[in-house]
Amino acid sequence: MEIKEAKDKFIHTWGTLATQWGINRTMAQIHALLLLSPRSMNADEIMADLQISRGNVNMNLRDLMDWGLIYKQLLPGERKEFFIAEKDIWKVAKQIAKERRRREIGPLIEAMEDLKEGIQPDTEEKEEFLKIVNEISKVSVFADNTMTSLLKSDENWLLNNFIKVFNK
Amino acid sequence: MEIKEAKDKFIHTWGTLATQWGINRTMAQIHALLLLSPRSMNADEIMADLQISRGNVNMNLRDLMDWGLIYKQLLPGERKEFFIAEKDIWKVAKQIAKERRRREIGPLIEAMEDLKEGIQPDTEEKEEFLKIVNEISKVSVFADNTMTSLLKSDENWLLNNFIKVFNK
DNA sequence: AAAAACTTTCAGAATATTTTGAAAATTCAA
DNA sequence: TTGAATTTTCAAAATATTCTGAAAGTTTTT
Repeated sequence: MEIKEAKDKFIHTWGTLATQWGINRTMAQIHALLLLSPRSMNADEIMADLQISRGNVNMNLRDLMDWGLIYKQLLPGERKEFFIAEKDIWKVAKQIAKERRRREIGPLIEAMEDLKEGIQPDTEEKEEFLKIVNEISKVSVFADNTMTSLLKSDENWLLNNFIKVFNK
Repeated sequence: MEIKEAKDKFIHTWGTLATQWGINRTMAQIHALLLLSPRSMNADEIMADLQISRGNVNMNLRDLMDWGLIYKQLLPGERKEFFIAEKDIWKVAKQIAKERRRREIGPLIEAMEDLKEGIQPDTEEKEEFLKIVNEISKVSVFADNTMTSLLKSDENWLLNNFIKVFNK
């Protein structure tokens, strides 16, 4: 396999896998392209490389910045904006985990709190309902805390090893 | 808020949140309906309750069984198949985490292994490429192991507390 | 201040996903 | 067996998401 081929495969694979986890294909492909690029790239270069429209590039570059996965870079003597990816894969993984925690767990916790507040446990049916809502609430707070803890500890080899030993 | 209203809100919310994490709306709504139902339900009842077609119900019931979130129940004297949800929310969360690990992390690890095998580090460019692929490989194996460990330990209060203390 | 260079927006087009519903397949009772 | 009850399939329709490209907006240079 030649390097060009491998890079293409990487970009393509990253794009396909991303759809599995709720991220859009193009956003992932731009991310992959920038991850592999030794230097920052501008919108025109990305358009040419991935054969996609200017609007599409622009929108997804902004999303990638929102996710904290790429940075804007202003080069001296250049009018165009250049973009460079965070190359530290641990940081990338942490950013993704952080963002997904925020998007996926946060709203769940809020929604369960809302439901709890609206109902009094004055019939058996209501008690049953509240029991389920409370359980979901507990589990999601647990998941949220676990995520937060894992994210706080840097690279976290010690904890990783602890977990392995713990579950022998 | 009345109980009927609260249940509807629960089902609606569950459906909306699900799309955020790559699960389809109807599948989540059927799951929510069964979670709240004190008894098992058949396809016709689900169709009537959620106002959706038979084909849609059938397909999503099968998906929910694949996810291990509901069970088929054959009632004596009934031709129809009835379905009941796993009510233990910890088990539900574990099932979801397990399935997502399998779908989201597994393919990533495989893809990186494939890429590694195809390239020899005989130029600087190739070395750079392999470095990134290797890093992603390491991070995804780490994520996979962490998930597995968390899933193995039942309810895992001890570990949960440990993490909290660890990160003081 | 005008024009050139570049970025952003967004309505409509293209694509992808989900849903329907009727036909085919399966199961079961008689 | 037969046929009625039920489940499954899948092509076409409906819906949702993503993408395009030209127009509008912004920034910088002259």
